Amino acid sequence: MANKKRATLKDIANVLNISPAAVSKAMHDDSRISDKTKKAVKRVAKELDYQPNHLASALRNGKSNLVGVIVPRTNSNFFSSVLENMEAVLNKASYNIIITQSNESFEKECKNIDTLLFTQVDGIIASMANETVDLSHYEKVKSNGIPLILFDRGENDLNVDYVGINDYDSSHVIVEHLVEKGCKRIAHIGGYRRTRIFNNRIKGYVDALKKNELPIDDSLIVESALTLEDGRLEMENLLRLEHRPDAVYVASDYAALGALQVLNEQDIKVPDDIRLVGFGNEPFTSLVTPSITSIEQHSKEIGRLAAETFLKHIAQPELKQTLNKIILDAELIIRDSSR
Amino acid sequence: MANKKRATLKDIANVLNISPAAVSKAMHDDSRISDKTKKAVKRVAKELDYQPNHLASALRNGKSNLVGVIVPRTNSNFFSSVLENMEAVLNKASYNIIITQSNESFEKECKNIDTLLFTQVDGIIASMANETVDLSHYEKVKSNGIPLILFDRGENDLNVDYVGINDYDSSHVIVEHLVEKGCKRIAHIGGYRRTRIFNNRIKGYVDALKKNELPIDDSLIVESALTLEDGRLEMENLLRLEHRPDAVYVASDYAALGALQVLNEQDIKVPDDIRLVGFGNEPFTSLVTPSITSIEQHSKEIGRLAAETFLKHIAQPELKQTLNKIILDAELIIRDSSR
DNA sequence: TATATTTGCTTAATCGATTAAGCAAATATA
DNA sequence: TATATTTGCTTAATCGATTAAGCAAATATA
Repeated sequence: MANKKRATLKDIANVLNISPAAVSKAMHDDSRISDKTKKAVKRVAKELDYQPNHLASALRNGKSNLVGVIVPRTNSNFFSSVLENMEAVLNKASYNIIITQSNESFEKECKNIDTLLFTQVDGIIASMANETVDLSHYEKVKSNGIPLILFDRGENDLNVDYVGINDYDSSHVIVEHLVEKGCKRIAHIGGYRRTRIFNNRIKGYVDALKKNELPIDDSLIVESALTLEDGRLEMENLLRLEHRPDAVYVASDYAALGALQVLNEQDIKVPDDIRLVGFGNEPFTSLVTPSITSIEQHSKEIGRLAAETFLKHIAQPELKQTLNKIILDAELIIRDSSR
Repeated sequence: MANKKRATLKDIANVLNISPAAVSKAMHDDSRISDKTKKAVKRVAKELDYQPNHLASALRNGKSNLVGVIVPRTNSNFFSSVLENMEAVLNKASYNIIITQSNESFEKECKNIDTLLFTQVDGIIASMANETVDLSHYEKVKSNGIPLILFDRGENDLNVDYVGINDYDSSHVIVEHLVEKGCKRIAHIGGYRRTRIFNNRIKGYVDALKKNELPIDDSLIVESALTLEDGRLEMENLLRLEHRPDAVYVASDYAALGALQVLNEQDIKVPDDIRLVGFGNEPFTSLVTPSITSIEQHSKEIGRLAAETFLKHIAQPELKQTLNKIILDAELIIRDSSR
């Protein structure tokens, strides 16, 4: 590999017999540089295939034009779609993104933050891992002085911007829909209460039951990590109850899929015997049999808004970080599993 | 936001009344620095919450300890798993990864490469977008002198390291399996021939048919982008044929899922009427009804090997980039759709 | 005791790009 | 014509971390 040295401003300067400072200004179209010089500089830059050294300019300017993103996993359509739209907005503003995965692990999330700070990102946009309870690593980001924006999985205690959907209301919409279909014993396979969004979904579920004058039965409310396997397990548990539910609201599509598998395996008719509702509107919800009713989380919007919030902070550095929530209305997509 | 200035080596030096050079050496446990000074430096570093400025050291050392990764999309389990294992290996060698998505777009892939080179990554590990035919942007990486490693979707013409599975053999394994089950008219919903792996799958399919003395029927071979929607479309087309196939080998699980939906909708019994085989062993293949026979691509191994190949190039910079293929044997996971 | 070696630091330069300050030549204004 | 302003560049310092070169003091060796 002919380790060709990259051309530098100095190389261009040498060719033209001017100072590197003049070259730098010419490249930035400084008004104090003559058109003749600008043209010459740009011509030579092209000839030498000059690529500015990002490290040098970032060091000098104190900003890297990189935004760090932390997601629990990239392999869900939700996060993938959020990332895609976030990137589009940031690219337009000449920022690039560095994606890291926490794999739902607290330890990994801490490492991710260290990596991103180490890389001198200009800001961090994150969705918290399932395991995360201690927030000190996020405090570190804040005290570093760079904007921190949370989406989907956030925490009020951090007092930073947050973009997400209305989880509490979503639960209401789901329960109302199931009640309308005549369900009386609605179970909830939820996430862990320590995660704010899952806590809100549980609260919304409980309040919606109360509103509809249905009894709250603790045996019908379970918490889990909401993997497909968890969905299977909890569904099996629910079916073992003396008094089975006639509907199950699962706080994640993956877990809902697990639940559906168990129901299918045990020849329990969905929606006739038990109605099923998921959360997230992952593409597979419309592909399985029966298709699963779910909540659309507006991933595109979330990505866009999170990116724009970051840009707002960059544009107005005097803006203090405070709890500023952008809450989107979720949308219930009704499919065969609850029809 | 109290834009606290980060502590620098100079700050530590000032506290201890020694030179920044001594501090730098102390932090790196240089043998020419006394234990007393080292301890003092580390104590003050901790007190001031010193974080080395990555940009400065990267600029000085000429390496960023960042590896750029390009994947078509992160939302498949295959790529997500490759990334996870790649990251684990690289992190251990104190490299961090920057993940970018091409969204299967050639244009986006070019941009990704520009971004990564701009960020001064020490190497690029990539899987090519569906659209990519022109390879000049990859040549740019090569001429930049940093290692380029391809995985899954690669090209011989680039003459760089490649890690992937044996696509040609995989097709043979699939065809053999279907023939064993008594199939005589095996269709293939493949990817575009311009992508090497898909071309190899098609070639393998054709050769395996020949080997089993089955006729090659061009109406049974179709090329597509292999999305779920493509799978639906092509399956519908195949069913409209006068002489229907008795088995379909789809070169991607997503497209296979689409095909299965159509078969289910039209009440065609799988596997009795038509046998179905996918490719990739995505988790959902075991979840749908009937479960889909598929090829396991050893994503973990691919991630690990790609990372190790990169590290090998870093360890031996004199190593020339040549076409060096690491080909893994794929594994057929037989499920209900072909049983 | 005289010289050689080792220890423990400092000095100064460097990685590239950028910018404030400054200077000479060209041009504009009085 | 004399002064003021503008133009078009250069000089030098800077962003932090690192390292080759060097120097004085401490220690080892002859």
